[in-house]
Amino acid sequence: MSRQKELIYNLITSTMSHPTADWVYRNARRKMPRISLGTVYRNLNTLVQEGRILAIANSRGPVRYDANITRHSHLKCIGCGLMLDVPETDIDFVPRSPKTRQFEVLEYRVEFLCLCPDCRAKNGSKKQTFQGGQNANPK
Amino acid sequence: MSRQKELIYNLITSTMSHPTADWVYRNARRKMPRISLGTVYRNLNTLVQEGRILAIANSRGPVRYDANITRHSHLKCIGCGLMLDVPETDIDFVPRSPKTRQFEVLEYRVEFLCLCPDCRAKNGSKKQTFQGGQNANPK
DNA sequence: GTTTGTGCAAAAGCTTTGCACGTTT
DNA sequence: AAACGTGCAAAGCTTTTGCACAAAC
Repeated sequence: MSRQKELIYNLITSTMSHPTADWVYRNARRKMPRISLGTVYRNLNTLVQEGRILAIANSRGPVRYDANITRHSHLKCIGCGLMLDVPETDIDFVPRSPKTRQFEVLEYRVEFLCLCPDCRAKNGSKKQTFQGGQNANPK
Repeated sequence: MSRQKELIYNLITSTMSHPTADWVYRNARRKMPRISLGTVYRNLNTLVQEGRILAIANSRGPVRYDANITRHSHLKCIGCGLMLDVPETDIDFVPRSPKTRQFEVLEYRVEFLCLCPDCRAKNGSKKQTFQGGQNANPK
């Protein structure tokens, strides 16, 4: 594990904000000013392959990373993109379907689409498509 | 609804393969050779905003679209990317989580990560990261 | 004739990669 | 010196956008 990789891994474990590669890059440069974006991406990919972090896709914007590799689900605000972890133990059900029995299901993840208190206050009942926002691009 | 938009919408409803923008473009050109990729993207985005189709993100590769806008979940093969719909009525559970109660949960979607029969045969028990594959890029 | 959408091409955003060099063993 | 990872820059892929023109109302 190179110094760069260790720094990248530590940065991801230090936050619960599901950061982007760019966030990791910007924060890594504070401690290691000459680190390159390519190195960040390369190490993020190997960390994912090694199963040490998770990659989370969004239909809009960059991939986010998550150091929480315990089985868990996500609560996602469709207003601002805020994403919270929901531990498997906090979900009191096991989803199962006839179809899943024909396959070898390894794992399930639930995505709870919601409005966080802030967005509920701002937008009232107005439903809107997720377009990114403050928490969507952590500084 | 322009002729282009109607064609694009019809193409998406015609398949269960959760196609990409590029697939829609290639198939649209068969009927309308001068349609542009920009038009395809513009119309896909407006169809999503209108709630007539869904956009599905993947951590690798382009966004896929889904004309099934009933509440449903997905069964996703981590070997080849094959994605099947699982209707809400096929899932037997009652979701309830302490954390979700603080928020206004509008909807939930379950992602079942699995190995399809083909990939199970090919790869045996060898776990692998999703890297795309045949069904990942519908022709 | 005004509004709206299109085709085209350029640009933007995100990610990967080739290469020469530096590190580690 | 062999194996590996890095910084840099270029390239790649996906998506968006500015603009002049066409279509629809």
